[in-house]
Amino acid sequence: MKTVFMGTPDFAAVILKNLAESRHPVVCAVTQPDKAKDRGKKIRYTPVKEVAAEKGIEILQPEKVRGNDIFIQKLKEHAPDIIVVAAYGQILPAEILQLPKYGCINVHASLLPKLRGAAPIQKAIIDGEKETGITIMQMAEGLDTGDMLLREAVEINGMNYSQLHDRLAELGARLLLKALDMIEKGSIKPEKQDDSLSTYAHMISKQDGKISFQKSPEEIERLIRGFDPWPGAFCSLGERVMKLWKAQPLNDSTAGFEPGRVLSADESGIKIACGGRTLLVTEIQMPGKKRVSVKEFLKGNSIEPGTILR
RNA sequence: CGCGGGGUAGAGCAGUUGGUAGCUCGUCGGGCUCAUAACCCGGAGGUCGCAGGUUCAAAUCCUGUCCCCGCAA
Repeated sequence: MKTVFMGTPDFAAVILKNLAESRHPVVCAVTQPDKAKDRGKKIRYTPVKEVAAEKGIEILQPEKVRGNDIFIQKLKEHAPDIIVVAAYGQILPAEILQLPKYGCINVHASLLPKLRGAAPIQKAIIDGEKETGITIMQMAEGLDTGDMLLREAVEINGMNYSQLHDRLAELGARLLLKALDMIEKGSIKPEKQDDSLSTYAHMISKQDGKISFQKSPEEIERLIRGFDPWPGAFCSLGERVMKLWKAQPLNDSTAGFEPGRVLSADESGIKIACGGRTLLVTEIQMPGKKRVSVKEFLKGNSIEPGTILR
């Protein structure tokens, strides 16, 4: 089937790469406009643009797709059988959803109707879900509300965001190709979402990584894991920001200690009083520095017991 | 030219009124000990990111360059 792909970040790039290497031709890749990013404000291509360029696929980067007649005209000229969308970053108007013969299908990184929205992977970890997965759906006008075409679950176990992301991207690519084949053969069976079970994973901002030590050590550990490597879970050590990268909840009671109090700091890690129990932090990062184990950090620095982290 | 921190022994750090480098851990050898990741003694290990410059003398001052990282987006 002749496809047009729409997507932006790494997750989408993995899908595009696999799609481009399949028997379904990708005639055009649509991605968000390049932005000045990172140190030095250098202009960065989106991951999807990089893959598209590598594969020699035409690239379109409309500022806005809604009401963009020139863009929609171009889409029509490409006359795709279907449009494949993965983490594109813009809501598509009905005009586009209905443009191809088979409409638009989306690769979403959750088991819908749970975790609709922008950050389903992180949220699945943070919420402490046992499993999450991929849903291929027929796109409708609402946010991730369309009929489900294929679903497959993945156990989260102790994965961090980065690991789960890669795992889901790979699975997403596989399911997408399967879905395309099935759609072509007419063997797919759309299934409605039960809206009453839906939950949302809103877009994440840096500030969401701020640790609140009132929470249980389990919750904090999940925050650390769900935000690794971006945006990172952090707290304040004196005037400086300290990011926490690895931790494990302990059962030690912390009754009588205020949340955030450092109980001890040695090569086994930093024990911090949290909501009711203790969190053992074993890998951290200070501003301008690399991630290091607490053991390494303490060779040239010190954290006194009694210190309060905020 | 968005703001800023940093590149010094295997690791993490200290070391700017310039005078051939120090701490903690690790490592190697020896000792103590029932034993030890503990303790004691001793040793190895660094062209101080790279290239120039200033100087009698530079990790330390100046210029250029490469790399890493935090913020902001």
